[in-house]
Amino acid sequence: MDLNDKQIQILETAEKLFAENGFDGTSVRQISKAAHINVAMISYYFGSKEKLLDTLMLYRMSDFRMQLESVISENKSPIETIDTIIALIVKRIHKNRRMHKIINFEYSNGCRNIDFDHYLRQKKENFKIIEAFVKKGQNDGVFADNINLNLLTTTILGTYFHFYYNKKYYQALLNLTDSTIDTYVHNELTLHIQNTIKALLTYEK
Amino acid sequence: MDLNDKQIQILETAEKLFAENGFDGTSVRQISKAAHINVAMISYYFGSKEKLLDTLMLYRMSDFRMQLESVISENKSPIETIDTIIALIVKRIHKNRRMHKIINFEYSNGCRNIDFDHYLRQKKENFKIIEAFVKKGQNDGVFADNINLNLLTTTILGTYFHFYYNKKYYQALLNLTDSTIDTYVHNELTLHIQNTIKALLTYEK
DNA sequence: AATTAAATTAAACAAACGTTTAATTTAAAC
DNA sequence: GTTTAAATTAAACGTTTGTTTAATTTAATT
Repeated sequence: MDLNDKQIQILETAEKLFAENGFDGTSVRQISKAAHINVAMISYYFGSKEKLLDTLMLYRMSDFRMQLESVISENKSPIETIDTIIALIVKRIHKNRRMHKIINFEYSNGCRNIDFDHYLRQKKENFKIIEAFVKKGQNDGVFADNINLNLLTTTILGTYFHFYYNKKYYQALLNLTDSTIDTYVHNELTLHIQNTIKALLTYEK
Repeated sequence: MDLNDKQIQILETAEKLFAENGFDGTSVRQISKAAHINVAMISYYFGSKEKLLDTLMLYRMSDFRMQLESVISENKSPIETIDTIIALIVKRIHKNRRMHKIINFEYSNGCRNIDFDHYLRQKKENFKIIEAFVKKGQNDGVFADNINLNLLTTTILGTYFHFYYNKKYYQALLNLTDSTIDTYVHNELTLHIQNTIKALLTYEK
């Protein structure tokens, strides 16, 4: 995948608009106008509006798995590692939040002609790594046994995304500006998710 | 708000299609076809496609606050009450999941001409009730103090919605059919959220 | 300087969009 | 049975949609 500057400019403009207005809510003319290019360039470079989205997904996917494995292999205490993993996850999805929003929406709408294989494969790989780590902690007696492993990441990602989707609501509630919300995410929100998951992992009912 | 049978039929058809394909991804002709009515009936009854969505939101909103207050006033143990509240929330949003999905996406897309006042007011009222309940538990020494109250409901709703938005993924992972997924939501998923929140509320770092 | 391929453009395309119109049918009131 | 208002229809409205065309400009190669 080698993309020139103009292609990247189109991709990032499209990402912003798709996340703001949805895929169907964004027209190719909007994209071309915002990216200061001619409408035909989209078909010329990517083939179609849908293939543009395919390319965007590939463009944003990369080396998350390696980062995850690196954190685990450092062999700190399980609790410390959990903290680091969660901070890493939040940092990653927050950075790529726009693309994740598009994926969430388009993936839950069965019918589109978009290729989610790459996304799903990566999702499953990441899950397996975290699953193995937690199971090891359970065997060592550090983590509780009565945990639904499949839903652990659901809570991590779900908390973040629900916050992000209701950004406007929380901004009003917490008196956050567009510039302070990032620090809130990396401090309070991350801390809340860390506490939640650590509590769950060490909770014996 | 008095709606005749035909109007309700249109609303429920539209709800299904909006949740499946998004608001912009659904055309009035699709709705009219699926609801077996003429296209013009949508403008005739609701004025426009956007006003149809306004009406749908009002139609689905109702007496959740009363149910919540009723559960709390029963004065069971705080832990028992938390379990009941969470089961109630999951039951409600799962029942109205389609409308909530529409709201989530349309609300996070700033620019549409839809009236979210009713929705936001209800959301804030519900939050205040739960906040008061948890604070009382903290004063009584049952719940931990270091809890970000604003993010408590975020985790509850976020976990549910992330599961729902990635339904296809979890269906494959957990070998669930369309008919068994409802029982999974009301059993395993509810249990997971209950355990998570109870763990967090009683977790001292 | 001439050649060639890539990049860029304005214009046109057919199809689909939400909405309106004007005519017709249905059903209730008198 | 006639009148009247509501319900329903097919057709047309003007836009906007994603994509393609064919002509032109740009920039590198020979």
